[in-house]
Amino acid sequence: MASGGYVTLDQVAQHAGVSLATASRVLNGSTRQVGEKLRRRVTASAHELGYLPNASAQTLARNTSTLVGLIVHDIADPYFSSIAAGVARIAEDHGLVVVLGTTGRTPQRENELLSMLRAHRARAVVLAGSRTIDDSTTRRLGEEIRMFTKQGGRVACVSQEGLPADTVVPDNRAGATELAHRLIAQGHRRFAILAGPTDLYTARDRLDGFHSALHAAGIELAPHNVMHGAFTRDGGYESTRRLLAAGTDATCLFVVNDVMATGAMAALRDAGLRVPEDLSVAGFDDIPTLRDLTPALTTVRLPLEWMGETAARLALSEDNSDAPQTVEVAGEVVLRESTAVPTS
Amino acid sequence: MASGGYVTLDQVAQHAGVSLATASRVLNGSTRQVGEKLRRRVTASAHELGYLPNASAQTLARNTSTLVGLIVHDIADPYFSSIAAGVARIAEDHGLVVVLGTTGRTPQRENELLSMLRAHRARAVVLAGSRTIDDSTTRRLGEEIRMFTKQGGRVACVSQEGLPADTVVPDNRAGATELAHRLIAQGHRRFAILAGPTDLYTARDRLDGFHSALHAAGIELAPHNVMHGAFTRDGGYESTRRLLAAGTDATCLFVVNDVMATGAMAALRDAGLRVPEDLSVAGFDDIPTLRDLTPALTTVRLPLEWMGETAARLALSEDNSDAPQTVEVAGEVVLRESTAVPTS
DNA sequence: ACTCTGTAGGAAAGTGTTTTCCCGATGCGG
DNA sequence: CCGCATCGGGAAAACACTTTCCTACAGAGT
Repeated sequence: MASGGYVTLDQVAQHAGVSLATASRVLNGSTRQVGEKLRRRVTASAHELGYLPNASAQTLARNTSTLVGLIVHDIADPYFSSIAAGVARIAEDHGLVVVLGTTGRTPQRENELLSMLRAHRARAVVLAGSRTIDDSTTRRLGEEIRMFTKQGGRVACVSQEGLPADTVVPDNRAGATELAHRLIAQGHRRFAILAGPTDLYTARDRLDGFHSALHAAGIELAPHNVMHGAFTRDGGYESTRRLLAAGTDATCLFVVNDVMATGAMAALRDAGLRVPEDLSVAGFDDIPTLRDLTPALTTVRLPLEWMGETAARLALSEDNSDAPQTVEVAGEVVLRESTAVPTS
Repeated sequence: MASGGYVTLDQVAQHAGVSLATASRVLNGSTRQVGEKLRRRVTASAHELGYLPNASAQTLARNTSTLVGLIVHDIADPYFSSIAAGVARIAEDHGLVVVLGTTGRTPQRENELLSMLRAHRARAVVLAGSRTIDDSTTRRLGEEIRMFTKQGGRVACVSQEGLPADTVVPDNRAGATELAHRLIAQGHRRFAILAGPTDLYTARDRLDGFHSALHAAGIELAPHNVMHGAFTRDGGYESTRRLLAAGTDATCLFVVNDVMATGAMAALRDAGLRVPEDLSVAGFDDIPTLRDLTPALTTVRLPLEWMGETAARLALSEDNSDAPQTVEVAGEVVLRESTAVPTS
């Protein structure tokens, strides 16, 4: 309790009557052995004094920390919190601490957070989100990632290809294509799409996959049946309002993610339309928290928590092959009550 | 790039032709002034070399870090992720980094995480969760908290009273009481309750508040109409199954949190019962993500994100009065479609 | 002119670990 | 019985900063 409430290794060493070096060797038990007697004395003293190593000092001396970063857009979004849960689990298994950074969907903030983590000598970072088509921000982020890896850290991304890092990426295109096939098989011929932001790859890929399946089936998709909007619940609500205001003849509405689809269903309900009787609705992601919506949402299931785990594992693997690995995960179409055979 | 990819303050100082001290003073610009010329030279060199301060070294030298801890049971639970979002926002506003720890509802893990944060010299910690009636774990946690504050950190709790720390606590009892009044006013006389875990104060208080309101209104609550179970979606589902299996004459089911209520509604649906026609259902919390359930859930609204923000603000306030502050937040009853006038 | 004060800059002493040397003792084969 | 490697232990040098203390100097007051 001498200097401000801390007990240092020095004090432990003195209390045990050994040198600083010996105390250090006992209390993190690496490379070298220390005799049974002294070992006992040291552990006893450490326990008695309530010694707790100073993590910063250790990080400084070892030049490697026990921190692993996690960067998401918005932790309250269940998509990200599911991934976060997976990352947290793996980090914990490794005895590491996760540092949570939220960007609020500001690209520049990703860079700031990454350099903050670099300053902390974080061992690894999991970057969840989605790239936009803005090449310059992607390039800057890539640069930041390179600096991070240069300092001995590893980076893994979820759902963002094209960066110099390991990646776990859902096959958005194939998932959307498969979903389209199933909906066509159900009898739908006239579709509308809530396509999310125009500049987000995740949204674009899902749109493209769906669109190309329609095209292959000889189904036209009128431009006025494609609505862009924010990638959030409220974005879905608002996009739906616009779609309805403009008028649509679709029997099925594909929404590029579940969170937006939730807003869409709310908007349809508010507009007095029944799902699926008046309009079928399908989403993407299969967010666990949203599985209890009624009608239950037809969607493409992604193993979000597993994706977080996998990204964390990649980021923490010792594998030093510099070629970035990519793990592609397939989505599984889950037909539920929100889509039905069209009546008209 | 000399030693392993880092550029140190030393290198910046040499490059700028000044002393280490001067470089330090320029690059964190506190207490002392340094002349315009040198200041320019240093910043220029720092920029040119791509200098990034070593956070561990700074923490060590300053004996205070930029870390703030956040301890939750499960980040995938929307209750906690909402709180987390609030904490993250405030931490970010203060230029701090949040360290996320998840306990998986293991009390002991809270202590581990807290001491980990102590080892990192974290500035503050927000502890979200709920105390159980197990006094010994509470006492141990209190002890750990005291050690943390002794080292100059601050701790704020969400929803856990009786700890030596600032607290943001919803008035669970009053909220449940008010909810009961409203449901009674709606015409309900026979209730069932999914009461959650027996040992969790949050669950107990809500049960008690509801129960005492019934009692005051002269309404009996038969023991077989109170089901205990896990504080999760699946716990709600399973509790409901048991309730139905045992048979109930209730017209209204009060579930002590929204996440459980979600499971309850699913179980009722699976059992062919309609909400609210066959049975009204009410929850507690008003989880944002669950507001789009149908029928929309009658519940008691808690400003979760605000609670997280407030806890973070308390934990980061400079106010050094050692008397722990308590901020009590009232819940607001929100009647929605899941409860209706009973027909039988 | 001479002290006095305030200020800009640098040298060096922490900050709490880890780790590299170095040293003495012990065990062992030749 | 003597070198020789090994092994347990300690002194001290990093690690990358912050901060105290000291010095030189410029301007001001008498």
